[in-house]
Amino acid sequence: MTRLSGYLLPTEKEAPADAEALSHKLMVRAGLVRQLAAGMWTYLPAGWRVHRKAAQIVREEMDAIGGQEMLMPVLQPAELWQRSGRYEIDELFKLKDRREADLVLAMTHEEALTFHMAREVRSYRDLPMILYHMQVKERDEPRPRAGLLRTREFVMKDSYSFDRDLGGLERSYERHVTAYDRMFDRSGLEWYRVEADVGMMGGLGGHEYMAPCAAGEDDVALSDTGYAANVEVARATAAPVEGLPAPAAEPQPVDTPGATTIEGVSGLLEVPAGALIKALPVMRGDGTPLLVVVRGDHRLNEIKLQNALGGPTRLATEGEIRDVFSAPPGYIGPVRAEVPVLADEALMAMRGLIAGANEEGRHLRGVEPGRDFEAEWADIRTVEAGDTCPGGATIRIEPAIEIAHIFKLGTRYSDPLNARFLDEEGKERHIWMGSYGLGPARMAAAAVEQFGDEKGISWPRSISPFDLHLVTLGQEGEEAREVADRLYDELRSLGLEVLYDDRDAGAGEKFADAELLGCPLRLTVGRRGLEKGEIEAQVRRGREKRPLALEGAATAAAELWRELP
RNA sequence: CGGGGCGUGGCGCAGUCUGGUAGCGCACUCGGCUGGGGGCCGAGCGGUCGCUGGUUCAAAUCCAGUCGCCCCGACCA
Repeated sequence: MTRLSGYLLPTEKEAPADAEALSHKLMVRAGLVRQLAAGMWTYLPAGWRVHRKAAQIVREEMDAIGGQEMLMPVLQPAELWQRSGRYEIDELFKLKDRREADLVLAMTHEEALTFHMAREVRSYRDLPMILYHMQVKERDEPRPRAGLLRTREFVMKDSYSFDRDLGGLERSYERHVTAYDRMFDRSGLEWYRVEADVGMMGGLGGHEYMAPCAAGEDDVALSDTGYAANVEVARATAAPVEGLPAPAAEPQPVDTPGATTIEGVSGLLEVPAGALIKALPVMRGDGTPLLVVVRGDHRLNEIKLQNALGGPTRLATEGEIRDVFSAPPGYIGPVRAEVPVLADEALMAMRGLIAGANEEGRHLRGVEPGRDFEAEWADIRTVEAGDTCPGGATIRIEPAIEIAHIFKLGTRYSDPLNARFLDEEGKERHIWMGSYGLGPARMAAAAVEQFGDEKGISWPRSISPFDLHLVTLGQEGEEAREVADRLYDELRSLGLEVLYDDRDAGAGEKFADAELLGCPLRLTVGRRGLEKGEIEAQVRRGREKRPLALEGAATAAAELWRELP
């Protein structure tokens, strides 16, 4: 029984003053969610229905690849995390119990499940295995934001695969790709599977599932040949620089007083920014200096740099630039540099470039990488719109929400937590693991972002809080009320989930609330239609209205509903 | 962590500069009208002005501290 007169659906005319993202505004306005504190959100009944529907799709597809659902605690002993090496992560909530024992609130469940599998798996005969749960995750985010898009507590479906070797892991991974592709197809979202950074912890590869939308926190590089990668790792051929100066037989000094930035130098010398060499002095983790150079119009990609070097770097301080790099800040360059040089591949084979001369107020023209300085080469820049993808098509960049992340862990956790088994030869081996996360709340928020309009939300059928929104404009005792009551029962007996707006409210208010909540199909029963023997159907997406004959209206509505996205 | 902004009934805001009876719209309650796009009339309920301390005869307003929330950036196994 879902009659709006007795249902907690507190809609608001105005969005919270501090909301920016569309999904934040609309989910609050539609009465789906309410904020408790920064990054902490309550799901009201209709909002929780959406979450449950998304979760159910995920559950069905996980079960379809042989996943076994279970449940693990959020509250965990610190010791497990100390053993895995993740105890020092800033985002990890740490606390003590009354006996002063150290505990944590889990941000994912690799430690817990690996702990169990280390005890339960003895033999290769116990493998492979896929286990999953849907459980709250806790993360002390530096900055929660945008409603449900980045919260400190959220439900995640996390699954873990356990295999005897890399080949097994690859197979388990592929099964997850299949399941995830199906989940997101079923969800009605627009989505991409993209190559993702595996971070320092992964190492064996991974993918992210991204839902493009304006409020997205990540940028995705896409092309018409199907190339799709997070810009953190995307690779592409740089667009050539137009208007390069002529090459020179050797570097020529040129006075550039006061020009310490790319804009300053390119303006002064009247050359495009791409004709310059941007030099970034960095210090490696072991304290050794490195001069990183990229094309003047390109941006250094710190993740790629970190992956290329196998460790993090930081920008050198002004003092270090003078002392270690022996150059005045603003005039550093790779020619006759006193430190090793790492150059971005986009600079390869370029001629006639301009670089800092390592002297105050002076640059060099006609620089050629390879001829005028030696360097290690690597792909360390961020790709840009207009670059060319490996398939030969033009790259475009779109913002997107990360709705899922899957990757191959290898023995990252089975090693420190001693999850091993005996193979056929009686040899002890580490279990190969994969981990696969997915946020149902982000699926919901992404759907709001992708399909919301000026009137409100427009849910895909599969995750809408209700299938149908039935509005009666009749008062108690009037025909339009009795017909709607009857229709409500008929629709439900056809297996549809119906929200019945039986409130004593004006037509405008009911219509506005229905469009705000965004069920895919709205049915209106009013005197005006009944006089013609009709009720009105409105498809939310597009808001097109059409009459349905009163006779057989429930069946006709059900058929119409089945055709909706 | 760096930068910016905001805390006044449930929501959205004014009042703060220039100290002196806390106000508006929406929502809510009651009565009446209306009944196909947030309708109308009337009468009401509801606020320690985030918190603590200070200045003052007097503080939403001035000062200090503190807490909370939002945005941009950094960060995001």
